[in-house]
Amino acid sequence: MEPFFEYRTYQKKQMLLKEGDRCNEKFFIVKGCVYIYYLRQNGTEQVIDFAIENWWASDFMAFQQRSDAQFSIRAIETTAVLCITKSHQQELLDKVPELNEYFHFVFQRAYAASQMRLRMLYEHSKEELYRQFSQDFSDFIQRVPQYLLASFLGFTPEYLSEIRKKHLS
Amino acid sequence: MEPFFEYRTYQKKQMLLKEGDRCNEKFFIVKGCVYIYYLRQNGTEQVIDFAIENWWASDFMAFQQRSDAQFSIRAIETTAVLCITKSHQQELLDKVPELNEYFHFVFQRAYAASQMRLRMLYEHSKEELYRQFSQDFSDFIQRVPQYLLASFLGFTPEYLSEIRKKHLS
DNA sequence: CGCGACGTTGATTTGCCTCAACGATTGTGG
DNA sequence: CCACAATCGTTGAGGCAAATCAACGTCGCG
Repeated sequence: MEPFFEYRTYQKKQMLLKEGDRCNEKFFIVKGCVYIYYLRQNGTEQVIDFAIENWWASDFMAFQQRSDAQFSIRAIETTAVLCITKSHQQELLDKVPELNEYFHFVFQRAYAASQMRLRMLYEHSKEELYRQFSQDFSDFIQRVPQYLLASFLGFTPEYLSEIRKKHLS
Repeated sequence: MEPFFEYRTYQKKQMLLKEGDRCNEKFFIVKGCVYIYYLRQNGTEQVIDFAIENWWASDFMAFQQRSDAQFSIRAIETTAVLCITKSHQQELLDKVPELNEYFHFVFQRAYAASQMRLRMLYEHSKEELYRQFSQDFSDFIQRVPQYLLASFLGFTPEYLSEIRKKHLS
C-alpha cells in the first residue's frame, strides 16, 4: 500500500502551484502560510486569498475539472504541506468514504467564509477593511508583508501607508 | 419513514430566510430564482449572491453552526424549492452516506466559483464588470431587476444607468 | 386615475489610484 | 564585516472612477 499524501516543504517565496500548469494536486498546510494569486495584465500579482495551518489550498476549479490552473500559490514563509493528487484522493476516498463527510464540512465552511468575506468587501470602505482586518487577525498581520495585505484587501501599498499614518495619530 | 425534504413554493418578493432568525434549513432551487442579501446600516439591501435552478441556497455558516442567520433570502420570481432541515439532513446522511460525496462536490464547486468571482471583482472596473456579466449571463439578466443587479455588482443604480446609456450608443 | 416602485439625468464631491521620488531595511558577495 | 543592491515602505501632487443627492420620467397595478 502506497502513502496517499506526500510531505513537502517549501522555502519562502517558492511556488507550490503555477498559473497555466496542470493543477493535479491540493495542499493541506501543516505549518507555515501561503498566498493564492493571479497575474494582472500589467504583470503585478493580485492576491485573492491566504491559507494558514490546517486549511486546504489549491485552484479547486482546476483540481475538480483536471484543467489548467488560473491561480498560482506561493509560500510566504517556510511552509510544510501534505500534498495529494487527484487520483490518490480518489483511491483514498474509495478506501475511506467517511472522508467525504470531512470534505463536505471543509468546503461548506470555506464557502461560508467566502460569503462572509464578500459581505465585508461590500460593507466597508478600504480604510474600514484594513482596520477590521487588523483587529480580527492582529496575530496574522505580523506574518505577512504589507504589500501582500494591501493587494488582498484590494488597494495599493501607497494607500495603505496613508491609512496607517492616520491610524497612529 | 418520513420524507426528508419539504416541497415549498414562494411568491415573488416572499422571504425564504430572514436575517437574525435561527437558520435551520437549506434550500435546493427546483424552479425560479432567489437572492441572498443583508441589510446595510442605512436600511438598504445589499445583494451578495443569486441562486437559480439546481443550486443550493442558505446562510451556510449559520446552518453549519446552528446559529442565527446573518443573511436573508428572498424570491425574485415565483420559486419552488426542496427544503431540508439540519436534523433531517443528518438522518439522511446517516442513511445514505454516499450523499456526502455529492455535497463534497457541490461545495468544492461553489467555493471554486467564489474564488473566480473574487478574481472578477479584483480584475475589472465596475463598468467592465457589468459588460462581462451581461455577456456571460445574458439570459439571466432578463430575470432580475436592475437595482438588484447593480447591488450585486457593487455599485449604484444611477451608475448602472450611466453605463447602459454609453453601452447603447 | 393616482400612487408607489423602478429607472434616468445632471451637478457636485470624494475615495482611492497613478506616478515619481525618496527613506528604510534586508540580504548578499567581496 | 562592511558595501552596495534589491526589496519594501513612505510621501505628496494630480487625476479619475464612482458615490451622493435631488429632481424628474415612466411604468404597472390596486
